Amino acid sequence: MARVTMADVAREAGVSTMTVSNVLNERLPVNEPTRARVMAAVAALGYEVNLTARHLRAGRTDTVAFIVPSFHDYFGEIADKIAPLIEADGRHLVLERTSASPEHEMAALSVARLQYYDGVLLSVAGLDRDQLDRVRTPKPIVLLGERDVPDRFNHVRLANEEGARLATAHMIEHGSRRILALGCTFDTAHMMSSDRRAGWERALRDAGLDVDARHVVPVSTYTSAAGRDALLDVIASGLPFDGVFAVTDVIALGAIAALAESGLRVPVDVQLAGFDNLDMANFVPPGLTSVDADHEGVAETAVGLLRRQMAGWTGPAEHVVAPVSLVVRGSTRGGA
Amino acid sequence: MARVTMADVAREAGVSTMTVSNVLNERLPVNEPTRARVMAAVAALGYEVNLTARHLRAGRTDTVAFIVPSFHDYFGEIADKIAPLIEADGRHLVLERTSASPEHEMAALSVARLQYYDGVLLSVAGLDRDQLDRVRTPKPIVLLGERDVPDRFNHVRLANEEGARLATAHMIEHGSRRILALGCTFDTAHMMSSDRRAGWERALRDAGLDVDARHVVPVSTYTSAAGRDALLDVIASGLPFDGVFAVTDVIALGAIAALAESGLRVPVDVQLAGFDNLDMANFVPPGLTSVDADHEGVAETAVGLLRRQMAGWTGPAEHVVAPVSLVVRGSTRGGA
DNA sequence: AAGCCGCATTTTATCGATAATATGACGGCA
DNA sequence: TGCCGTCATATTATCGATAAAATGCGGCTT
Repeated sequence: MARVTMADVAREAGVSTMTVSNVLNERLPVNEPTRARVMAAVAALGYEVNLTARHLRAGRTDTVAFIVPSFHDYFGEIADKIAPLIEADGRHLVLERTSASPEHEMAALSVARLQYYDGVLLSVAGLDRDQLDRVRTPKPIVLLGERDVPDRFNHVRLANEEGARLATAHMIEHGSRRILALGCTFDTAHMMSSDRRAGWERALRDAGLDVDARHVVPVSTYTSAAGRDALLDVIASGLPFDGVFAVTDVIALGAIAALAESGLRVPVDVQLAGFDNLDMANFVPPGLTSVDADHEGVAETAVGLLRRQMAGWTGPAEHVVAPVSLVVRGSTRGGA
Repeated sequence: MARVTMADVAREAGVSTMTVSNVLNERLPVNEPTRARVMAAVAALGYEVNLTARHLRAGRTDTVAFIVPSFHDYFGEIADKIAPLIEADGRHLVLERTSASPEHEMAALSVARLQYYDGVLLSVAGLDRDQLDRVRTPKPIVLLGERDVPDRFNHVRLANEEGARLATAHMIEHGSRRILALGCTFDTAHMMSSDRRAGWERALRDAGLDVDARHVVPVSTYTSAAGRDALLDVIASGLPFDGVFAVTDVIALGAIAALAESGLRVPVDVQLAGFDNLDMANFVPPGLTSVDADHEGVAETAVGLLRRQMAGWTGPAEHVVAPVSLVVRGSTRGGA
């Protein structure tokens, strides 16, 4: 089971290892008869290059990492969009996960691990600005996600506030007056949900409605189960409401379950809108109105920024806010 | 930006590189004063080990790959179960995807790429038995998935036929007589859907019902959209049915959409059951009855087999069939 | 006092490839 | 005939770490 090395191929073909290397990498020209002998030896021995050795010497892995909090849902969908873009450049995408804990995220960012990659896309979930500021890596890196990040990093995030405003305004326009912000929070440390709360709030103010703090309903985790439980608690408390803006589609799905269990009809009794426009939003009856985060566009932007850095660009970092739009479906009254 | 190497640390601490290595890896004992100087130098210079160099020399990466057809849904959920098990051994999990095409899968399996990992979990989607037989890798590897594989590979798959039988029998028991097999096929090359069709068929025969080939409804891809379209076609054709066994939950979700659009009530007019018991099955009203594939158990079994190989075991490969069970929810009439 | 042992540390060789440089053969030209 | 340039191929040095063997030194035995 001893691995076949370039030296074995060289011996078999009666040439030096450099000639083998030159044949395989087409760096220096090699005469046709020699090349043929080398190729024959490669085939006969079943030689394959040792990528680790190449990396150590040549400093290139042709591999890009996408580091995510979890492999689930949103990140899985984004990753499937990113992969073909990376592969189009002849590189390879791998996913790592951080469990959304700051320690894991720091570990994934340790310079040691980053060395395996030519570039890194990092979906920031657990790290705050100060922690990120401590990350000193010479590798090309692009951050994704709804946190505040140091200026020196390239960063792509969504128009969170605008998305939430759109969704909420749409429900107001179609008659809702007491709209819950499910999964939102006043805690500014968690930017995604506080930005989205801000958008919800702005829509209410724009419409001249007042903002009731009881309508901001936090969740324990960003899961459907937590969303359902939180909404069931609200229903049990008797607090009246006629609309729900869920901070993500995953939480909106939990809300759908809670409303169905409680006999509240969507959209007749309660309108509902989510955020992310996951694939399932199309199919869960009556169709989930959702803010479309344009995964495809986010993926292209992020990969574009990364590609530029990998090509040697060293200009100032960019901070892109990806536009959002509202996809209206049956869970709100504007739908067909 | 020149990287700090072990030699830099050694110079700073006034020792040899081997002493630095011994301090960091705790291989040979080092006197306390020396160790302290080394640690101080490491901290002062911000040294981090070069994992590529370590790999080349020591032949170990402490990394395991899970190679999947896509990052979506089922695979994302499984991966989230596998990751902690790998991490428990002090190793690291990364995901690669193959796009379910045989070429990509072969590329991911090329010995070259496998060298990056200490072990590989491969979810077989595109490769048939012959192609797999050509894969000659010295690395520990465990296959997952519903295909037929060569004996020499460790393999974990689900009790597909039994799961389909359970789901179908359950719907028969609660009154369905014409049950579609949505996403199933007679094509034996695709073992997952033909095995599940066999289970559906057996349940029908066990109940003394006859098997109507028109009830086997193929889908173009394993997506919700394809499931919905296929079922809408059936409905439009006028073929009567009162139950749907969907080959996966993702397809079942498409079926839910199609039924809702067509004004058919679940479970009153049509009962519906899926396969995989994805998280969303809990939340989509009225709750999706589904065959639970025991992700947790599958993950543990697969990682156990892999761990054994990585520890040096060379005994015969095992072929494990993971048991399944039916989780009854509101989409069938046995539910609460 | 010579010899031996255990311990801490250093030296040497190596993993497998490749960049940079060197060699050598051959043809052209004066 | 002798010198030079060109092209193909070979040598050498190196990437950064680590396994294995070597060194050196104080203490203990007899």
